[in-house]
Amino acid sequence: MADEEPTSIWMQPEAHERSGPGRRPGYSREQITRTAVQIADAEGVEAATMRRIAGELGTGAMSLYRYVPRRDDLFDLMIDLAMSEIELPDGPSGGWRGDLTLLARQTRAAGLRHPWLIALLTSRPTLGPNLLRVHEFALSAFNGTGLDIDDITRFVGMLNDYVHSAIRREIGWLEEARRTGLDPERWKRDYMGPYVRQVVESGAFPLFNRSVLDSRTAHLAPEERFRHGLDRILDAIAALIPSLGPC
Amino acid sequence: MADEEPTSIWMQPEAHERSGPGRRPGYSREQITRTAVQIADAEGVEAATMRRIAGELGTGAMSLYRYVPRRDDLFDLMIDLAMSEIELPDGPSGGWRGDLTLLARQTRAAGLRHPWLIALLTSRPTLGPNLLRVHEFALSAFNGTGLDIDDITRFVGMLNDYVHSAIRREIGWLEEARRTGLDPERWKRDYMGPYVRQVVESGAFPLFNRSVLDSRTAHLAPEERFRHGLDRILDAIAALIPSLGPC
DNA sequence: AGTCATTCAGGTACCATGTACGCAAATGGA
DNA sequence: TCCATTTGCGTACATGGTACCTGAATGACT
Repeated sequence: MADEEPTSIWMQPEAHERSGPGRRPGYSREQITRTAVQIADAEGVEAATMRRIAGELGTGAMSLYRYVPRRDDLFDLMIDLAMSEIELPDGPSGGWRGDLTLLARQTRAAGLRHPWLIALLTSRPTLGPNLLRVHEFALSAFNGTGLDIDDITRFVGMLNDYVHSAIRREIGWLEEARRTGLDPERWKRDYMGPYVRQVVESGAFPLFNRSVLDSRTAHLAPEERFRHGLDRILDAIAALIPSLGPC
Repeated sequence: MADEEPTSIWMQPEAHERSGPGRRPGYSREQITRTAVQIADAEGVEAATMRRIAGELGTGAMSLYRYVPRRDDLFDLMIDLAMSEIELPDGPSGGWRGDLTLLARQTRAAGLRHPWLIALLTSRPTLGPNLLRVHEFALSAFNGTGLDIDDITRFVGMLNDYVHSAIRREIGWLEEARRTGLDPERWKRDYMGPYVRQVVESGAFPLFNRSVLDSRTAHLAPEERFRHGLDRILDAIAALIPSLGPC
């Protein structure tokens, strides 16, 4: 990149069609990002190294630096590409509950398709165009309810926190198993399993035990589980909206 | 470590007082962990490399591997050490709201003292003794309310999600500034600032704009802000507890 | 057509990191 | 005193991001 100022990647758009001397670019930011996403989907984000991405494209690692200033910026681009898959109507429908349910499901789908997405999202304060688009849709769902912007922001935050947390739980040890190279079943049985059993059998944490042993939602299908938790969060939000009257 | 099985660090307790031949250990897991925590507090978790920790202790990097199987396990130990600072009464007081407020404040304090804590906690599914202790206290706060264990788990999850999310926001670009090596003021002004301004001025996301420009809670002191958000989450939980009657 | 500033491709190299391996030193029991 | 055992840690390797540099491609201008 020409500019080496420490500034956000979103302020350094790719040099588009250019007229003038100089060799024509053989790759593109989007192509590189797409390749990185593919690798990360299949083998985890830690496998998406500069060398590996370049190799996949049939070029050398340093070529990528013509398109992306640093590897961290590539993460931001990956996040935005994944967020671009979240399909939403142009504006809110008028029913906040339905709109937020749609948003939550789309987000979950993207998070499962790209198991690295939520982790990157929470570790990097990025504000790419697609994140902004999605966020704006979430905020707009509450338009017309007469709510304060601070309340709206808080509700959207609550929803986001639940969705992210639920996705993390759903991916959870699946990803951890892949990271350590064990297959998921073996990981649960040999790695975390025995420890949890030991904790349970010690009896030192009775309520933790109940949450492990007596849980009913644990036996639900993941999608049902997500849906159920989501409904409770939306109930909580509804309970806090004064214009809906008491209860 | 003797055992090289891929098993949780919590299943491999440190070899304590031993009688028999062999040189005596010169260090300890706790000492190493404490050193790692100090470095991470001061310079970020990425500065707590094996060589650096060892250097601080006046020894070689490989010596640490007599006490900790892998660096990732050291992260688990760091998390648990930080969690051990969360001081809680032995049992719940009977008022769930007060207990959870106490817990939230203690967690916030630990999260601010150790800016890496929340990030590690969300990136690693670890269940150290102190995490279990804290979690058990949170669950126990709802004892006697007649709630289902699944509901209790959900409420504790909601609280945790809020607390973690709020701490992340509060640390937020402070940490990001340190990571990039810029001082915080310069970071806000030169790095993220101009981009946010550009987005705002584009007018493409009107509700995002309002959340940036018209927010009233943004001007509160961090502690008030945290407290206020916490109260709303507790309100939401209260609204979902059926035994409290309608509103 | 020839010259040249400009831009891209990518090899080489440097430094930092986690950690496997091996050997020397220390230690207490026989 | 000998020896099995355990710790301390230097060496070495693989892997990572990325600075630097050379050469090739390209279009404008003379």
